[in-house]
Amino acid sequence: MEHDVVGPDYEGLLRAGRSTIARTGTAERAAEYLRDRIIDGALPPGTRMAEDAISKGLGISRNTLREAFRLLSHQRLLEHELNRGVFVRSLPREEVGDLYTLRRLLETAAIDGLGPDPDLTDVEAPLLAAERAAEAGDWAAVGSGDLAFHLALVALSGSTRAVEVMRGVLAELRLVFSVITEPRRLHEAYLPRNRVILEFIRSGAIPEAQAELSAYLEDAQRQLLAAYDFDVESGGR
Amino acid sequence: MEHDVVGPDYEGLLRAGRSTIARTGTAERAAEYLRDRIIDGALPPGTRMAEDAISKGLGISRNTLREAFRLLSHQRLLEHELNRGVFVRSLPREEVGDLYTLRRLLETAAIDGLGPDPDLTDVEAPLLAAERAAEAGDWAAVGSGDLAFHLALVALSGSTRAVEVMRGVLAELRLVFSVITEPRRLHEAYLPRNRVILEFIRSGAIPEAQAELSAYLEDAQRQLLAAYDFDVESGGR
DNA sequence: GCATATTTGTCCGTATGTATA
DNA sequence: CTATACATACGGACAAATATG
Repeated sequence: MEHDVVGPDYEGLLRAGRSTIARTGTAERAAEYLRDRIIDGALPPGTRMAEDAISKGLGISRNTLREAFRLLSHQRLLEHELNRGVFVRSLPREEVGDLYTLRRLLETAAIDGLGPDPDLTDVEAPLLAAERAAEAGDWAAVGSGDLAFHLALVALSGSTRAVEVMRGVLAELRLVFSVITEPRRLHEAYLPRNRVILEFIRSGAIPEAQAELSAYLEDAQRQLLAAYDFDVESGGR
Repeated sequence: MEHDVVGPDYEGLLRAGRSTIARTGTAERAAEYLRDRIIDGALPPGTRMAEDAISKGLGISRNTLREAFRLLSHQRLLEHELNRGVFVRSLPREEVGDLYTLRRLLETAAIDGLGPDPDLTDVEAPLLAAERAAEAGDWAAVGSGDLAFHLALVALSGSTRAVEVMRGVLAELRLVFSVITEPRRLHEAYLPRNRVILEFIRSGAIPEAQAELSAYLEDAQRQLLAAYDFDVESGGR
């Protein structure tokens, strides 16, 4: 149980937000299972999702599985090709750029109108967790904390929809993270920069925070694309 | 064919964007049909979407209809309650506020980094169309042009995902528009303000454009909520 | 290019569980 | 509490499209 030291489950925070404790149907549960498999890399981009094999494997009917596929297709984690089936989505380079453009849009705009001394507890908590996870060498938790920090930034906008959009963006990005062979360098170097951004916001230096945020995202995008090109030989599609 | 005078079909531009001319399945076609029915008010918020009746009415199977329901639920035009069925969504007041918060976020951020003298043809075209439609008294076309103008603003961000998010936001807003009894005043008064925003952008006065945009959205939200309270007595749910 | 096997798309019938009158 | 209506999930069927030899 080494995970207890690094605090709460920021992995869970990144999941699609069921507002109430809604009762969960079979299709939704299957979708969540497959979603985790995609995100943790067990089902890498390009994988064919054969209906027959998977439905037997999960012990659910084909119709129910197809429903789960639809849910994941809407989250852009699966790709549906008519009469050919569904595949784990593989993001082209340009799509990665689009995701970072949208991140820049959402994150910088979310902190735009912020007054001085805002409530930043929800923003700082995942950052602290990530910093502690880095000391413990738990790189997966570092990654989750990093993403949760940026998700919390968007939450400062006060729009639940903006948060949900951001959650979707981050889930798609995990599609890329999952094929990166060296997860450590991916997030570790950015923790101090997150700290800088947070302190800028706390002190009311919004333009400075936005500038640092933009720079952060540009650097992260560049590094990610470099690792992507290096690790991905056979680009699906 | 009076629609020809007001130019191209900006109604169509607001539709969910199929990137390629993808072959269209039965479910998607059914979804598009139902979507139009919801937006034009034939299926007002709160309407129960009984699987059996609708599948027979459209001549498709229940499984296929359920797929169409999923598509529309994801666009938040339908609401899914486990074991109870799907309903045409009715937006609570707070959700309207959330939509406008996200609009403010997207629209002001989209024009943020814009240099002087950007290419604004795609932005001006729907505005011109709306202005002409106003002269012709075609208020539905005025509304579509108004929304298409703001969608085009977001497109200036260069992110196709941002555009898609915005498209979803506008589709949801139409859910509210559809219950407003007096569509004329809803959009007509805002055309000159759109013009002002456009000219600010053209001249490179970005902060002024953002300020006017924010003011526009606040006023529009206020007016919409007032009309909403007036027209909606029996809140669905 | 052709014939065959596999897989998906669509639909049906039914059994079960859930909500509501 | 009972009865009814409906959604959920399953299994099977067949046509159509695709993949394979």
